[in-house]
Amino acid sequence: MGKWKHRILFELQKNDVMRFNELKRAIPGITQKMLTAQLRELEHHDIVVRKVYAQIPPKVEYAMTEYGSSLHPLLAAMNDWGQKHAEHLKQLEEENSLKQTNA
Amino acid sequence: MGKWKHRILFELQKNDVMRFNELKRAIPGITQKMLTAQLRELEHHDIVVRKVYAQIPPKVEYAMTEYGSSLHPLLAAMNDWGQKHAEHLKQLEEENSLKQTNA
DNA sequence: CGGGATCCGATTCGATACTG
DNA sequence: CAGTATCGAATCGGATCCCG
Repeated sequence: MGKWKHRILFELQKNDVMRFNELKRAIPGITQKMLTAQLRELEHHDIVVRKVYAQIPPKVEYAMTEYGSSLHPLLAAMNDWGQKHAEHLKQLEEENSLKQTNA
Repeated sequence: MGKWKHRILFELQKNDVMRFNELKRAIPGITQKMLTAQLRELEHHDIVVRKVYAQIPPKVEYAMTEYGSSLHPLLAAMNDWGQKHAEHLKQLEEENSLKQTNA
C-alpha cells in the first residue's frame, strides 16, 4: 500500500491545494517517484484530484475530492494516535534501557 | 508494515482473547508466518499481550493490552470507512465499464 | 498446538539520469 | 516544474519442512 498516503492526505487536508514540489517539500524523505505513484493511486481511487495547467513552466495542483474529504475524521484520529504512539515507543525504549543498565 | 495488522486487531477486539489457530481460522488467507510475524510486532509495540501456558499441547493466548485498546475508535472508524470505500470502488468500476461500453 | 528456519519469487523502494 | 525510465537493493510474503 505505501506508508506515505497518510502523510500526503494529511498535508492536502491542511493546505487544501498543493503543487507537486510543495508536497515534496512538505514531506521530508519522500522521493518524487513515491510521491508520483501514490498520488496516481489516490487519484485513481477518487480521493484526490489532479489539475493540470497547460502552461510553461508546468503547474499541477493536487487537492482532495469531496469523497476524499470523508476521510477527514479518520485521518485526524490516525494522526493523533500516531503522536501518542511515538511517545509511547519512546517510553518503551527508555524502560528497556533501564533494564539493561540495571542488569 | 503489513496489511494484516488491522484484521488481527479487529478480531482481537471482537473476541477479547484468542488462541493462535483461532486467529488463523478467523483470518482467511493469512499464513502462519505472517500471523506470527505481525503478532510479534504488535507484542513488541505493547499493543497485544502474548500469554503462554506451560502445558502439552501448547496453549498460547493473545489479547489486546490496555494501551492497544486505545486504538478501538480508530479501528472502528477504519472498518467503517473500509466498507464504504469498497462500495465506492465498485461504483467507480461500473462507471468505467459504462464508458467503455458506450465507446 | 504453536511456532522456528529456510528457500525463493514477487513486489517495493531509493537513487540516478533524462525530458517536455 | 513535474514528472518518466531504468536499475539494483531491500523487503515482503508464500511454501515447505522441522521441532518440543
